[in-house]
Amino acid sequence: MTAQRRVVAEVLGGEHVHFTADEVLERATARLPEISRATVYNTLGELVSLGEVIEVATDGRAKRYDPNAHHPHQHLICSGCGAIRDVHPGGDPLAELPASERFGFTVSGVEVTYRGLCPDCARA
Amino acid sequence: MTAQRRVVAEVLGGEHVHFTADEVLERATARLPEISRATVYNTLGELVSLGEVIEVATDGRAKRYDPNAHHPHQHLICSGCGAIRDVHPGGDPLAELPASERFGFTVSGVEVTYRGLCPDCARA
DNA sequence: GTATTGACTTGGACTTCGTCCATCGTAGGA
DNA sequence: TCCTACGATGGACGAAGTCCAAGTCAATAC
Repeated sequence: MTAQRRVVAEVLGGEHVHFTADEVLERATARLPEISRATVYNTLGELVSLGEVIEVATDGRAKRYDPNAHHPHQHLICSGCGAIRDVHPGGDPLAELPASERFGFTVSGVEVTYRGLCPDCARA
Repeated sequence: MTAQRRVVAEVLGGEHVHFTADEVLERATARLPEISRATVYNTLGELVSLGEVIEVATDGRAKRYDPNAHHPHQHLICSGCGAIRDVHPGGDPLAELPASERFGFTVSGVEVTYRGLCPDCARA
């Protein structure tokens, strides 16, 4: 655990943040000015493979990193401004995929992404 | 309808292809050697906004284009090789999101992406 | 105490994917 | 025939992310 890794982990400390790698870098730089971009990417990658952080792909734009990895949830993304909210739909989407629709795949997970407009963007 | 657009539409003619923009360009070039990358992107963008083709974001890599836009379906993606299959789960994921979890958003759609390993990658 | 080792970090080059823009060509109308 | 406008072209550009050689640092070995 180096200072750099601690800073990256701290930046992702909140439960409800969804930062891009650049935003993480920006905030990490504020605390540790000499941290490099490669280190931020390396550390984020490790946190993801440790299962501490979830990568959220938001359609062409930069990936976002979600530290709320221990509570299963899905995402609701605003098509206007890109804002993300964690949501908790009912039902188990994995159970909805019958074996006949699995084509021999070993299915390990499922992501559900709701899209729409947030109240601010809907008004505009 | 120009020759270039016809070629792009033809390349996406099959019901079960999921090409990247580069693969579309490659196949279009085979039929019309002087077609340019910008034209392929323009045409794909128009097909998407016409609702004839769906954009599939596959996790950091290049977007894929799915001509099977008129039959609602979801995707099963191999984490190993990136292969995509169309799948048809039961249930309606939109209905699973109660109003209390919508945070005032105008929810317009939902994507469900199953992830796993295809038989070939699982064997390796 | 010094040398060695290995893990981590750095910064810059590089790649990939995609967009933008000035210019060119061509088909159809005046 | 000439004009006009739309679409195509290709090259420059930009964002996001990866790679790599070199540097730093701490722990272990001698």
